[in-house]
Amino acid sequence: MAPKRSQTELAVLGALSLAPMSGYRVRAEILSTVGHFWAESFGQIYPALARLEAAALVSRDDSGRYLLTDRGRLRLAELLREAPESAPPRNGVLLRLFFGRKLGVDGCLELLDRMEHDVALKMRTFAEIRAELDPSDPDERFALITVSAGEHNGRATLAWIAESRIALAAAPPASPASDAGPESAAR
Amino acid sequence: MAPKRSQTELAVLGALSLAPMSGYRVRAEILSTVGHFWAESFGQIYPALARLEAAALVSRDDSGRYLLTDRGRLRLAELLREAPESAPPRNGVLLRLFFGRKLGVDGCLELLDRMEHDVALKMRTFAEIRAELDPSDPDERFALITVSAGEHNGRATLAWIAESRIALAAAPPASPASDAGPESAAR
DNA sequence: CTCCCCATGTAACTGGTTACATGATTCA
DNA sequence: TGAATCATGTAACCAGTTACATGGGGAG
Repeated sequence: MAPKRSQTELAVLGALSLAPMSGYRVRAEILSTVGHFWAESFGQIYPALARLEAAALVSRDDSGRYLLTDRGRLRLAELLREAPESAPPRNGVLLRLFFGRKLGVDGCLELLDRMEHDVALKMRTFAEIRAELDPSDPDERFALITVSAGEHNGRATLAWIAESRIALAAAPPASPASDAGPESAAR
Repeated sequence: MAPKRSQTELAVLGALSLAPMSGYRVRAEILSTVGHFWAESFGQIYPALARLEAAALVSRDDSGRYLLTDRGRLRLAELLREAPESAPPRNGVLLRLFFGRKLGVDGCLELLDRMEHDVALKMRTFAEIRAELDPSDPDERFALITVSAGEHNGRATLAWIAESRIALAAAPPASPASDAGPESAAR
């Protein structure tokens, strides 16, 4: 029912609710604040701004920056109350691990190594963001909650990786990757 | 470089590596095994099968079921070794929480309630799946690892929800949703 | 003067979902 | 014999990324 489009508009209206800014800045703002869990590209943002302006949800000040109108603020509140739709999941790492028999234990371990590295990086940026946020500022309290989501998730992923390494090491009673196909000899 | 298309083909080839089956069954198989972290629709699967057959990666047996050719098995091993690309994140709940100031604490709490409910459901299905898997079967070991990923994630999410409820309850020194807009009086 | 960042936009392409059309088989 | 499930496909639509084209403004 609710078109996905409204999700992009939600992000744009939300960004503009923080301050008036150019389309370029909207994208930068989205990247630097909700970027960890929400992505938008120029190809989405500019058309969205055009639609929003046509619908009088945003307008432009004398220096060209976009800002919310009263209708825009209403619309933002409305969109925030709509049920969040989550994108259909597509986790390439899990997909590969599921077929780990064909990939081989070594391949699985490599996947976990890469993932651990990526998560560790993310955790560091979370720590930086957290350090810059002021927990007593009522606005930033909400930002802190989203950072915390990332941290919980990251810690869980790291724990799962450690556990999975052990499970994989215990695995190879069967001949490893015995049906990986004819190329297994060439490897 | 690697077109996303290959990700769908990976899923289809992977399903067929378990057993020969019809396109309809491929979809059912994907749903019931990797469905928690990977989605495919008919509109993707049938064209993919047609392409794969044209490329001689799959063929059909006398009863019409698709099965992997040797080339198909090779291609599967190749795709499994390719770097997994993860879809750009789009978490509607976190997006809304980030703008929680405009949504109001009550709205945030509702989001958390719904999410908790959803996660609890998922955790139950994970438990069921785990109960049906045999940890000594080398094939199902890999399935177990993916289930475990879901469980770790779910537990982390539940912990984060509990923590966030407390953070939200401690929040309202400022007048709640003071700039939610003109409708705040009507609410 | 040149390079880099700010800024706005568009076109082409890909990926993906949804809904529809169609018919066979199974089973109560 | 009717309902449910299995099965195959297609058309329309939507969403989203990427790459390109274009130009202003400031810093070195």
